[in-house]
Amino acid sequence: MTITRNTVQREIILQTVLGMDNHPSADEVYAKLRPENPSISRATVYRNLELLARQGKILHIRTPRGADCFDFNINDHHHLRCEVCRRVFDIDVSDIPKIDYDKIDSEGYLINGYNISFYGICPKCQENERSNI
Amino acid sequence: MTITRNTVQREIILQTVLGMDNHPSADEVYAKLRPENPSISRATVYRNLELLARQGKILHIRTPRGADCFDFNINDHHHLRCEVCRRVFDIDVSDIPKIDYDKIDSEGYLINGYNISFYGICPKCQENERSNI
DNA sequence: ATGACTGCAAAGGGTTTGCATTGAA
DNA sequence: TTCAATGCAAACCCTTTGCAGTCAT
Repeated sequence: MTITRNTVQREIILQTVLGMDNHPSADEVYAKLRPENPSISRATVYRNLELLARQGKILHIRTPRGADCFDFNINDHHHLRCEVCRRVFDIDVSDIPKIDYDKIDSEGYLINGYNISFYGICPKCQENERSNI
Repeated sequence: MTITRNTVQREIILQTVLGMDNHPSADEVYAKLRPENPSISRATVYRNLELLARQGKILHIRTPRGADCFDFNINDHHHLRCEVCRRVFDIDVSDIPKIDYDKIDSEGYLINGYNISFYGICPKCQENERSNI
């Protein structure tokens, strides 16, 4: 691991994510801490979220379509992006077989890992669709 | 399905994708057809690739990090995005269990589908890494 | 004193959109 | 005749980067 220094900004960003339970995007983290910390820049938020994820302190969730999100829950679990509100949620899909293709070699391709991401509609947006039509 | 009209642009875009075997991004399709068809606009390429994918004539591949790609091979298969050159490749990872969570309901979440995308390093980039160090 | 880190603003990549016009049906 | 589709440019979202200055070590 490269040398890092402890900055107040980094700690504030970490604590902000730990206090949010809704898979915030970098911009949502920025918006959340901005009122009390107006001098922290958006670039610093992006840079530190990435660094904290590399350190394993938070989870960096990347899914197609929509901003990357971050999660205080670093345990292995699955996510769904709502196709209506574009937000990310934990979903409980038990017995998803764990694919053991980590670091294997497939016809010359070095596979370092994989992402599974679900898409669908969250409960709130389903409800809105029912009442708005 | 909504009403569509057959335009020459759409046919050119379709034929261009069918003639490319390298999972082109929308911009790569645009670049490919531009020399012979300089009047077709980038917006038209984006709009038609999406429409053709909705019609099931091509495959729209969405992975985290990097542009969406399109594929003439509409059979169900898996993709890997090279972390070095950012390109998308077919990979042969047999016996990936098919997850049967299509259209099921999990704690109020309507699951419409899922993406699995692998990441790693393609053969050419592995070779470059070996020789460049 | 060193260089990791910051804030700022600008640029970047990928994609979508508003609008007037065109052309397939 | 109609309205789906086009071309254009501008806007959009998300993210990264260059740079000069700052601050943890």
